[in-house]
Amino acid sequence: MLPETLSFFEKVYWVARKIPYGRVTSYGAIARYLGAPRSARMVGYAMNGASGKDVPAHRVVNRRGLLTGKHHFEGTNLMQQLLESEGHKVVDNQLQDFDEIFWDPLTELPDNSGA
DNA sequence: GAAGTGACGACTT
DNA sequence: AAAGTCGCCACTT
Repeated sequence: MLPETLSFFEKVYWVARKIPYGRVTSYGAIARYLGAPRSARMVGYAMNGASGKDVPAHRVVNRRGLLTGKHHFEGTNLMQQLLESEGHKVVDNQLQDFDEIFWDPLTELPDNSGA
């Protein structure tokens, strides 16, 4: 369950850390899961501080599978390399078969809400 | 202290 | 359908 005591940033990290290997999600999906469907920007901004943390920021892309954040990684294509090393294909900064590897916390993350 | 900016996304025209 | 506008809110200048 998501600890509501965490700050928004920490919640973002909390969800991002749960992205399974070989899957990806979007900023908006995380924002929606956090109950802030209009705060996709904040999610991206939060990832800014994810560097050095235990957060697979490379598995978070925009809703079309575009590696909008690659610019914020070291080097020029570190993000792409990380994704490719997880078995993904990236063409023109865009993930191929995005809908197949997309991981939506809303539907794939158990909520354990008392059931 | 106010204004501008931003790893986005949904709404409006 | 495509392009423009707004929201979200922390951070920077």
